[in-house]
Amino acid sequence: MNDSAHAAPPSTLLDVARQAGVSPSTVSRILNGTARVSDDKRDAVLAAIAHMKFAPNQMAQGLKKGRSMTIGIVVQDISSPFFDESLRGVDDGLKDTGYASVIVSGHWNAQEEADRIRLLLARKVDGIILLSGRISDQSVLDFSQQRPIVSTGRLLATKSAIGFKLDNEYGAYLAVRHLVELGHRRIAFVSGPANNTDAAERLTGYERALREADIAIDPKLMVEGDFHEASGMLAMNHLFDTQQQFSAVFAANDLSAYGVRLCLYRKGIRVPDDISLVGFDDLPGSSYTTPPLTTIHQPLYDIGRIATEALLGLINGEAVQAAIPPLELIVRETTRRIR
Amino acid sequence: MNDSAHAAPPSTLLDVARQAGVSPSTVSRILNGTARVSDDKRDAVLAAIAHMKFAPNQMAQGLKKGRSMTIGIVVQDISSPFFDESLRGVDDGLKDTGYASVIVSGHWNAQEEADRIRLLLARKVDGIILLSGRISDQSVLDFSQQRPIVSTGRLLATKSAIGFKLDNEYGAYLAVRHLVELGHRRIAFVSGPANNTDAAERLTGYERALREADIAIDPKLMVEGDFHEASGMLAMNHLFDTQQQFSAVFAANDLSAYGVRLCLYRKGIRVPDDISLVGFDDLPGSSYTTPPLTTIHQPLYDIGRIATEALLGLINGEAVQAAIPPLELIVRETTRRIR
DNA sequence: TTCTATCTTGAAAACGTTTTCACAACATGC
DNA sequence: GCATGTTGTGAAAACGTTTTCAAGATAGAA
Repeated sequence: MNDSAHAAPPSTLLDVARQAGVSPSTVSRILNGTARVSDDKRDAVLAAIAHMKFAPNQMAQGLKKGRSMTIGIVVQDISSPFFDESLRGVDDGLKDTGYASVIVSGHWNAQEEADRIRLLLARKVDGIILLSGRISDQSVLDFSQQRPIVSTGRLLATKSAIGFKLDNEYGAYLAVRHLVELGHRRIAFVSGPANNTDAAERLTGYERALREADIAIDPKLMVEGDFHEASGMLAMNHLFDTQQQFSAVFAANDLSAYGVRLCLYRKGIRVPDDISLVGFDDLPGSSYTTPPLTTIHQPLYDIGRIATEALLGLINGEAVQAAIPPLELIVRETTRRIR
Repeated sequence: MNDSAHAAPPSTLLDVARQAGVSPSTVSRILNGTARVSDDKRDAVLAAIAHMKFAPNQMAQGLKKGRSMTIGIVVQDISSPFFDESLRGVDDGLKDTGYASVIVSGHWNAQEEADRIRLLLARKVDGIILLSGRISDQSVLDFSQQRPIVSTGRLLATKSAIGFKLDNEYGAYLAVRHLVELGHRRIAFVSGPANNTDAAERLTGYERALREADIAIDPKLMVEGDFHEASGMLAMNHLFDTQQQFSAVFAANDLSAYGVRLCLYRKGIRVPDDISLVGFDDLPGSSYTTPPLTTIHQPLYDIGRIATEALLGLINGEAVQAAIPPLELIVRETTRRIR
């Protein structure tokens, strides 16, 4: 047990003022550059600050200024690569702004999500970024009365709330059209959870691409997953158990595509030689799967980054609008022309 | 543009007191359960709180109590599955404690890491969890004078700083011994960055296992990577370019194992039939690679969870010690007896 | 020289809580 | 009847800043 001396109570602005022989006001002014002070006092204060290793207490500052220099981020799953990539965008967007972020998870649950937002609000965050929220638009609007919010997955544009969404329908359409162009006609679909709007939109895109190619939609080829690896595996097993015939599968997200990939491997079915596979998301890992996954690229990093910049704008009372790059098909090595 | 009415300024404890016809002290007492109050006043206050949707300002609370109910987490890469898994443990550990966490990234850089810690300290976090930090033990000790710190990757045990580390050497030893037991004698090693202590320890474990099996250590079989996928690929390519013979490869972490897996796939070399592969970390994705990766399981989630519980203990002045489960070998499908 | 404008500075109030202190009001023991 | 505890409550100080206000000093204009 290293019994280091008891921690010295952190020095306050008042300590600095005393040591430098000036008033607290002067110290504050130097810190904030909010007024001119004579060079000698400035030097004395700076010296005292350095000597005492003074750093202003952000809680006191926040209380007084009404700004916490903290923003809240609501994700749904803190350890999903999907959110992490956006978080990285947020992190970069916050760099050198003096803002820090507190990240909370709604765990895909509207109730919990609302609770978390209230928690952030009580903490006086200066703004909130809501990623893939489940709460209603109206709730977002209500919360935005207190602090600006930028949300993904919905369209919003008020003075204090902006929202943007990706065109999931189009992305799915792109994926399936790619398969169709490769000559596939029996295309299985591992969907996302039915109650998820992104999932529903991707389903619509799948159907549109099929319809456009005059391919009948076969419900037996569509099985519901939950966006996780295991569900992709299960879905595949179900398809085989019920003896479906197909030459390609479109998984509603990359994670479930990983699951179908594994199931195929287990059955000794080659990808893409026997069956083509396309995912959705383009997670960082998807260029290193075996083989690298053809998928729809979501600009996850940009989403985080752009949301952050938009929020900072909102906080500063600017009129902002967020434009994000479109979805695009990334053709890698899990799809090939049907033999 | 939905021009919603201007946000009402959030109500304060004073507002509640006025509306309920009591003093602020009384409201505070009810909120904190710090003294008995008569039922009629309590009811009035509760009603006022509900009516005004009052929530105490945490900055004011924090300033007064000297507790921010926030802890700081320092990771090195906010979007690496390695850290995310531990973050999930932290998140769960914080559940229902009233604590929130602000997560910052040191980006594997000691200088930046120290800056981030200072930032957290200025924010008056109640404690800090340092995951895979690069700063010196002495720095940790210094910072811990201000707030308790629990750190991974180092051994520490003071009143305000505790640290624990995984036995990387042993983990690597386990991995290589597994390969040896399977009959492999030419075992390549894709290491981590030379300046990383974890990486160095894993190297030592690799060497010990070899030595113990009377296998000569061949430097030509060892190539330095950087813990990322691409470096695994590069390392493999280098091995092939220089015509090395080997029947197995041990990658210093799962990410680089993914890279070597891809390189092998590209060359048409089968895993595990032609070459066996083992990783280190057991990332969540590793049970869904093709084929599922044999690897050393790091209790990433538990690390986060245990660190959190330890920190909470430290904050409450308890004498804590953290024990984490040992590393273990997870045999999946990338290793097989040499033919 | 005197008057006014400009600049630097400090005193004090404020942000929204918690907590100490004191004081009524009431019940209890003799 | 008085001394003694208890209990519920409010006034006011405090946490560490920022900011308004006013005043003293200095400089410029007349």
